[in-house]
Amino acid sequence: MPTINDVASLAGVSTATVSRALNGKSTVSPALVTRVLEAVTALGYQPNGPARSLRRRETAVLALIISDVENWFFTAIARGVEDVAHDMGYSVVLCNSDENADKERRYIDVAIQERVAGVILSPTGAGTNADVLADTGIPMVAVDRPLPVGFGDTVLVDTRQAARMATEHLLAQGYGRIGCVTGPAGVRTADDRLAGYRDALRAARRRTSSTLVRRSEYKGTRAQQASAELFAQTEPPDALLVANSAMAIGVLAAVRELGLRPGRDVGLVAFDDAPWTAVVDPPLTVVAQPAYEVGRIAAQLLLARIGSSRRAPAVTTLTARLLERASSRRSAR
Amino acid sequence: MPTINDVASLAGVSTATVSRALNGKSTVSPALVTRVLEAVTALGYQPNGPARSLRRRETAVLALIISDVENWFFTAIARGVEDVAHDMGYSVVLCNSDENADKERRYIDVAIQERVAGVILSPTGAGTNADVLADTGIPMVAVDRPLPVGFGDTVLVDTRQAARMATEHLLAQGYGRIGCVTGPAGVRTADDRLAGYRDALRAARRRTSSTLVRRSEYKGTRAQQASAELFAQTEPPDALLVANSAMAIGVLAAVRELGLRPGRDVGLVAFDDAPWTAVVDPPLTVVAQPAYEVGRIAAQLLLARIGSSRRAPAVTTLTARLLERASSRRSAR
DNA sequence: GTGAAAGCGCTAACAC
DNA sequence: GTGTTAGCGCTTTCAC
Repeated sequence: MPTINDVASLAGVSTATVSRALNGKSTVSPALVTRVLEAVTALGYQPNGPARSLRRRETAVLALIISDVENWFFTAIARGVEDVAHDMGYSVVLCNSDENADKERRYIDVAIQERVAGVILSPTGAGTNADVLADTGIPMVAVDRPLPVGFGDTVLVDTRQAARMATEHLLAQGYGRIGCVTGPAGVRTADDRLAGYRDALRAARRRTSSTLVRRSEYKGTRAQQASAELFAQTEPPDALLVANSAMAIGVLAAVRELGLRPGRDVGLVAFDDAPWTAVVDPPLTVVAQPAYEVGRIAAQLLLARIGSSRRAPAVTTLTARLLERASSRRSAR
Repeated sequence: MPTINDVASLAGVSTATVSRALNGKSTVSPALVTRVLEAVTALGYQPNGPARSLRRRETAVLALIISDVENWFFTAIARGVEDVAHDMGYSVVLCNSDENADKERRYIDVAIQERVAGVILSPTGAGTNADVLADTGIPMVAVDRPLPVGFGDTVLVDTRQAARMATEHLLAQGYGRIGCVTGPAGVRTADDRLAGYRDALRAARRRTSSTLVRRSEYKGTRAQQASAELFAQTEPPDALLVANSAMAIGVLAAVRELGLRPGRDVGLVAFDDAPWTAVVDPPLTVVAQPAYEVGRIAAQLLLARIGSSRRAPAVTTLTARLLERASSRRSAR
């Protein structure tokens, strides 16, 4: 592969001039610029990224470490991050931590070693590895879940409030025994959604019964099992708040297996407005989190910080909307 | 951030020894290894990736350039790639070309500049940029869609055969006017699925009518519009083969809007066994492509080639399975 | 406006 | 087994 030296000799100039012509930093005479550019295309020259990074002591790459590539919420965030980053000339590398602290740690190490310009992270549980990153001084912003204060900016969705709103909607529809299927203890969103659910019941002076609550991994199969248990009780729930859309698939499978029809026999609300939720029958009522917006804002904050501004870390909280569809409309009974 | 020099002086050895101790290349006395390791942890040393890449003239990074991060088929491939790559000590950076040749070109340039060890690519349309990559000699394997011969290994699914099988299934169920909603002309999978559909009709001595075929972007909204047009005709189709799962969402929306019920009023088969397809009502009959397997095999081929073997490029073709569910069972009528 | 030269942090000959 | 040293390809003073 050709180097800057090859370009320089072909163009009959020094490497310094090639570098300047290519980076538009200092001013170079138009005639030389043309010659350099011709040499570049003639040779098919592509600058060596590692060499450039080494010398400049910085890269134009952002790392986005998300906890589940197959979760629509996170891929929507990824699109938001990408769109902003590309406009600013940054590339985004997507890493899938799979809700696993070891993988997360591994990707954080890679990010540090590659000296990325910044990291956007949806931290896995409590024992996250964000401190390692913070020590390096690489700017970081957390999405979906908070980081210990001081580590960086954070972009959240007010998911507790959203869960409360969703539960209140189910109460308003006349459901009496509302259950909740949420993620593992220690995962902040899972805890918050459960808390919001309890907030609503408490405010409505309903007893919150732990027999109506199940926690499992944020996965369809686990949620299917959890909800099957819930329905197998002598006093089963008549409605369910489901904490993410992968889980919703499992819950729908369990509901179908029991011959129940959402909206008629059981009220259902799930987090995340994944495209498919609108086409199941009946359509699924969802808590629509502004995922793309979360990604955009996170990227903007990160780039601002890379641009050296030394503001104190801030928390941005966006709100979710409830999209009422037929799976929670009691009137469908 | 500490460098190898800091580690060396703290451990009281030369940088060469630190390097050797850390890379386990040549043999270093156990006592020194311990001292080096202690210094490393004391300083929180993380090797500088760009410097290492520059010197070694290689990286342990693979680029995976896919055409749609929100498409389950591609994220499943990504998991397959990742699992294999990680086992072999490689990191995977995921890039979303968005079915856009310019973005694809941009990511290929990034991959070249970063001197990645290899590239896995689902090439966008005909005018793909793979030749640029091929010129550099960076190993490459194509997934889902073929590359001009000689460019690299290719892992495909026999999607034409699968489309034929799916169409034959609809014929066997007694559907008489089977339509097809597929992707844009020039996208190989879209063309192949259409061809397979026609193969089946021809074999059954049915007329293939172009009024029953629609092409659009591989997206839900576009497919919704396309299928609405199809159904608005005086002689609408009584069944549809849909070329991917994003499109299936749009088709289901159109079908619902018309008050039709899949399986009873219209037979439906779609490509890709996305998790949600099993929980719509009625469950969607799908062509299950072995996406994860495609990813695994692609990564294995790529790593083998990075490991210098100079075999001629090969094409691996996997087969898909038809999962018959209620959306195509005429008996449900 | 252009070139010469130093050096980013690391690894791999090459000595010893 | 360990140290010395020469670059990898680039950017960036510093001269002119």
